[in-house]
Amino acid sequence: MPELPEVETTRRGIAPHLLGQAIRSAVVRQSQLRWPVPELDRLLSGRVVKAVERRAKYILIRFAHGTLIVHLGMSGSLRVLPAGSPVRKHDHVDLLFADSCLRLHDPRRFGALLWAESDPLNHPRLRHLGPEPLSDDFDGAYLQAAAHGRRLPIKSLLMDGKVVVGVGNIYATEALFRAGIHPQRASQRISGQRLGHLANEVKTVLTYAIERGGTTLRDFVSESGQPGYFAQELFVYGRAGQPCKRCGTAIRTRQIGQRASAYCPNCQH
DNA sequence: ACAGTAACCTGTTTGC
DNA sequence: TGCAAACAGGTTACTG
Repeated sequence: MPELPEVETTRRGIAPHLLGQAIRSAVVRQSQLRWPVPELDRLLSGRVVKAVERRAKYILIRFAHGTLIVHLGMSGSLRVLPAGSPVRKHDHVDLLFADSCLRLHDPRRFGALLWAESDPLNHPRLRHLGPEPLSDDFDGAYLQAAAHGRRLPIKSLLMDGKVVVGVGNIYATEALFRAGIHPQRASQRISGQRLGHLANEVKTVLTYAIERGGTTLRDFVSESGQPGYFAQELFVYGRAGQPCKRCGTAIRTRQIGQRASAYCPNCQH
């Protein structure tokens, strides 16, 4: 899926179209996503959107009587379209407003729609999540405490949502390059100073990617259908075999925690 | 508690 | 050219 910058780009894009608007009806064409989709038409008809927020990679669409929690999985996208736009394959869910439509498209169906009657942050799927990477709760001292005694590769630690949310394969890969840390290094064998550097690079790369509207990926388009512009600025992700932009050494990849992990064997230790 | 792996599902790319 | 294998942004659940 979209990682945090793509989710935040989506949230910012759809929010102004939804705020204060009443839902006329909802259509569920495919209810088998990651978990069964709730009966949205019954839950949402006539209800007004009060806020559109984000926690981790979940988008929270708040109403007076509860919150619709949206996760885009690996291949999901949310777009605001004119009412009556033709339905494509994998257009699973529509929320219909007076003259527009919020549409969930998700070929792989790893996405999810959940309903929370009370505080969505207490929903079982959100309750145990770690801090937001761009908050003050995530810093070098926090990362040092999280890494203490852990033999797990640092890349896997960064991608563990109980440690910190929103850091997926692309941005974990990029932050580790920028911090000069080998993705497979055991977490406990990295100095506090280097972990501090890493925490800062996570913030930097995510902040910059959000400014640029996310990374261009095969299936990702923002709510307006425009691709992001971060892809051309990636240092190592997706660049296996190509020269390192810093030293010229060929970028390598290896599997870490079942995910392809690109790194520069000269710049990262 | 921790670390590693399989699983969910479909589309696209790669390799023979 | 054709077909099958490998691979893709994420997260949960199971194993030892």
